[in-house]
Order: sequence, then structure tokens, then C-alpha cells
Amino acid sequence: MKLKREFFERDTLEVARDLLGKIIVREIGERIIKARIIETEAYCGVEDKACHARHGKTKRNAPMWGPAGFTYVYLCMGLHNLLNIVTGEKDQPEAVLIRGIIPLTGTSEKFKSYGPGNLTKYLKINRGLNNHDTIYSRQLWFEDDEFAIALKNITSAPRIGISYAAEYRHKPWRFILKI
DNA sequence: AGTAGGATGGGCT
DNA sequence: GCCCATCCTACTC
Repeated sequence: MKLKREFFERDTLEVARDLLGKIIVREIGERIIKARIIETEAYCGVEDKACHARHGKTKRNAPMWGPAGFTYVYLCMGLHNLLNIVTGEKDQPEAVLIRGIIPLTGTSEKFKSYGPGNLTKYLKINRGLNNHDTIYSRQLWFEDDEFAIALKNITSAPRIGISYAAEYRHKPWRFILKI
């Protein structure tokens, strides 16, 4: 079942946790690529000193202010496309970063790791899919396949690469699913 | 107009 | 662990 807008309109921390075990589906012409989400990070609005939205609205981070369920894809370190999904209410600049996946298709392709910058390569996602509505999309959307998650297999931890974020650097807003 | 610094990943030591 | 590829954004002047 495709995830609906309501799924993403909830509290960002809940969405980040609930995305664990869900499927990302990427359709390119005849080809379908699927992957299960196993790691996410929540970025919680202007008050979150690690969030791109902390300095206000810019051309880059504008999608975060839009409706939930849209993508926010941006270039990191000049070479990595990172995939976020906008969450919470409109005008609340919150999003969940997809940090880790397990590929379910096309495993013959050699990708050694599936960190946030590499999973977009596997899924063939770049900034052309920025600000893209996944709810009505034929190119990129999320699905629940009833995959059972045991709560004990979910852990949380501080987010990666945000040491500048003052008191927010220690917030356990990264969620990891052990399969 | 110029520049510093990233929500990184891979390879080598 | 350290280094480096690589380039856009936002801030400063």
C-alpha cells in the first residue's frame, strides 16, 4: 500500500521512526527499483540547529516549507545527492533524511555501501526529483508491505555530521532498524 | 565578485 | 584514521 499524505503530516520524529522497514519505490520507464529503509534522521524545523531551515527559507531549502510527502533533494559536499521527505504541517520546515537502505532489486549492481549519498545513486535520484510529490508520483513513492518490525530492533542515536549544532548535536533523532 | 564550508564516501595507510 | 574528490549555497565585502 502506498503511503498517503497523512502518514507524513504527523510529528517528524514519529514519521522518521515509522519509515523504518517501509519501501522506497523508484520507477523509471519499464524499470522498478525497490529498497527497504533501515536508517533515517529527523530534522525538526527552525529551532533545530542541525536543520537546513535554521537560517530561514532559502532557494535550496524551500521544499521543506511545503506540504508533507514532497521530496527535498539537495547536493551535499558538492557531489552527493541526499534524499529527504518533508513531514509535519505545511509551513513547518521539517523533514526526514533517508540515511540507509537495503536494496531489494538489482543487487547485481555493485554498491558497497548505502549511506545517504550512495542510496540516491542506487535509486537514480538527483535534484531533478527535488520538490517532487511522492503521494501522486509514478516515479518515486513509498510503500508499506506489512513488513513486521519488532520495537526491540529499533535503536536511536545522535545524528551524523552535525557537530556544529550546539545542544541539538546530542539529540537521539537518528533511527536505525536492525534486520 | 569572491569564498568558506558543508546532513559524504571511498581508498589508502 | 586521514585525505581527498568536487561544487553549490549563503554570507561577506
